[in-house]
Amino acid sequence: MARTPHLDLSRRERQIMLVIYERGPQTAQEVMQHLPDPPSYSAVRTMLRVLEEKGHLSHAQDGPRYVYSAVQPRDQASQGALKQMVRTFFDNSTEQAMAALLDMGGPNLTPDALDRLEQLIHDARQEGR
Amino acid sequence: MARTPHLDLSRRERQIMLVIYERGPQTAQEVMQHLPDPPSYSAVRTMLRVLEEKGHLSHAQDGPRYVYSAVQPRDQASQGALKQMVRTFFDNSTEQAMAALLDMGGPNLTPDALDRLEQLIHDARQEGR
DNA sequence: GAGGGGGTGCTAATATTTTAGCATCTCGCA
DNA sequence: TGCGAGATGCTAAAATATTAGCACCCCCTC
Repeated sequence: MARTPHLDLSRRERQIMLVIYERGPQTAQEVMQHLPDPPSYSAVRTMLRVLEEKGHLSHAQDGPRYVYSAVQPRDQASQGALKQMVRTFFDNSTEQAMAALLDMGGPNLTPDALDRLEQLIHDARQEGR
Repeated sequence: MARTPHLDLSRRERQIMLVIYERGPQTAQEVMQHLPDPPSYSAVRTMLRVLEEKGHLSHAQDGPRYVYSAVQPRDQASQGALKQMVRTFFDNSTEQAMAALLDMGGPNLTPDALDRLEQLIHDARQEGR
């Protein structure tokens, strides 16, 4: 029920969930390879099983192995995380958060991307009417 | 050294850091009151001490009590967190992240805020030249 | 000047997380 | 058929996080 499961997860659990959200459904092997300070294969598998028990992951059989994926859809999870972030670091101000993002990623944004963003803002204004 | 201390913190440590970033420098009492499932006062104080040992917090004396504050400035921390978030949930696309933010917080944005954002985008475009 | 409130330091116990090991199963193939 | 690679289930041990308790100290006030 928690909007931000982040807060309830242990360190490794969190690291694993992030890896899975970042890279999509994966096997234990893959997850292990993308964890910081990777523990043993066995340890990773245990964590995956625990996360599944807790309802954060589910697995599908792919031939001989398990492929784990997040139960909560990515966009839902990201929304919770964004909300958390806006509250924690930007005084609940979406505007501030957007400004920070722009400031950070600005140079990497293509002119086209900037166009699209402007359009979105334009649309938002319409809705606000 | 870690950009995202998030990943190295235990559950309670993380909760505490978030409370402090959200509400600014605080005493143990205050922190406790804002933790989910607050443990004893004593437990909170211990965690604060540990976080200080690890270099995440520092304390100043305010009369008879300690006031803890984050060592890493808020904007630095938020930047790290944003980066992490963009990578994890938005395929490293700042544009996608901004769109999601807008989608989420759009209705709460005042026309003025939208104006300012448009201006920022405008500025970003100039720089990109 | 004795007692109480509210803070701190330190330490021990408990709970949880995190790790690794071992037995077993399945599949492909020599 | 029998062997080896690579997967899983289960369990125990180790490490770490989390909690609480106790002793002390300072200050205020009765």
